[in-house]
Amino acid sequence: MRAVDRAYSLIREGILAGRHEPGERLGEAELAELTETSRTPVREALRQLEMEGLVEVLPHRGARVAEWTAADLEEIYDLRAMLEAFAAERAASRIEPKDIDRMAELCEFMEQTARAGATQDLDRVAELNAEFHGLVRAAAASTRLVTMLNAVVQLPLVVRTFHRYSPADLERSCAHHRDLVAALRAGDALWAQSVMRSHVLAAKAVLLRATRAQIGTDTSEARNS
Amino acid sequence: MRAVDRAYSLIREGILAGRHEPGERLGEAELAELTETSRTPVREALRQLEMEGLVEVLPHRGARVAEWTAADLEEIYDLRAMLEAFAAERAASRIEPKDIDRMAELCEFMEQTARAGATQDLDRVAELNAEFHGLVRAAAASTRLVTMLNAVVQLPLVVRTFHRYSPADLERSCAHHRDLVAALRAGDALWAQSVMRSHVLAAKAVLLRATRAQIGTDTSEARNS
DNA sequence: GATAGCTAAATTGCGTGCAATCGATCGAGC
DNA sequence: GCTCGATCGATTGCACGCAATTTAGCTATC
Repeated sequence: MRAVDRAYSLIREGILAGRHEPGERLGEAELAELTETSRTPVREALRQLEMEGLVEVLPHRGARVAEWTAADLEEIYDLRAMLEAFAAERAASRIEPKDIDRMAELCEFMEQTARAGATQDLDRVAELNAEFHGLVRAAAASTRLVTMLNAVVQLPLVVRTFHRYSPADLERSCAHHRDLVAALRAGDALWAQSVMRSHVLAAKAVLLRATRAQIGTDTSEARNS
Repeated sequence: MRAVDRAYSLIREGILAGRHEPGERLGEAELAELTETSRTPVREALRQLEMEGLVEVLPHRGARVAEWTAADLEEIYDLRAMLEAFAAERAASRIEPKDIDRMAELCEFMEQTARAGATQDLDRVAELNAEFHGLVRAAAASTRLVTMLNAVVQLPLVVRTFHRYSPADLERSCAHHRDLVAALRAGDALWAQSVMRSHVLAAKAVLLRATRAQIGTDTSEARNS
């Protein structure tokens, strides 16, 4: 495997997993040591991550992990709602029955894994959810669309979003998934598009509620300190 | 100015202007000479262009200018229709009167410059058109959206698109622009969104008609040779 | 005590050299 | 004559080193 790819993946993963916090400085030498390569591949990886919007590079000043404001988040979710809806619309006329079956199966698994109790595993739910949405995107058969979606989905705050869901939120999310499966099985593009849009906008509402609460505690903490 | 930026701009410009044809091989040494730098900044620039989708780089095999099929073009214009519509929707509630005035002014200029005759200048029309659409995007106030739009607008085939327009097409395009100005002045997001979507889908129809004709001649030429 | 200027350390920008890999040409075997 | 394999040339991948720039710390002056 090429050193550039290794560096790119490792740094990216580190940001998404929250190992590098937003605003954190990313020194080239430091990253070179972390990825066990030299600065050359690290610099190329940083350029890619810059185009992806995950890091910010200032001339002669180095790279930092990008930061997102509440306004950014709202903007991002609106974009995502539109893009995912478009993907669902295209998928409706292209997806194959076996993929719909798999999506239905994923619904089952998610409902089991999301149910409150000892067997609940939100990280597993996130994985299943990723596969579910991945199938829709794959069926949309548009590489550019997938690229764009990655830019608004693969963000630190979005990736770990299920931990902010209440039991009712989770249940609702699963219900949306069921609706989407039905819409796709019917081959109804308008229906699929509408369900997907609602689904993402519901997720936006949950996230904004959660972050507003967080910001609330943050500011109070700031006042206390 | 940094060598990376110079290399990036030059290569990008070269592709958009058609100086590098789709599918053409882009050797690092060759580009280094062209941009008057070394291979290091060229490699970084190529990584950026790869993320943008303008070039394709294969490991150990170098970079090529990306190629677009008719299916890609259709996909790209559908994406663009959605993204530009979304931008117009957001712009409707954010754009300032002076920018709307400027857009109206640009409509005037475009109508004059597009009119058939000795004063017609399609490159100038393209410039004015770019500024017109740029104002909408700027008013949308979403950096991510702008990035995504660039990915589907800044393509060789799209940039020089006005040369494929018939006088009737040009007239219709200008009429759409007038409609959009009216919608924005009314602050009507739904209207603005609808006009913009129609506008882009009309452009798509023109381009597909033109390229289908072109492909027709291309294949006949291929048969003859 | 605050600010402006200066110096030095750290970091980025980029050119260069060498090893690894790919493709093309040539030759051997069927 | 055709296919398969090997060698050579060309190109990419990567590490390293030096120059350029920034920033932090220090000193001197107001």
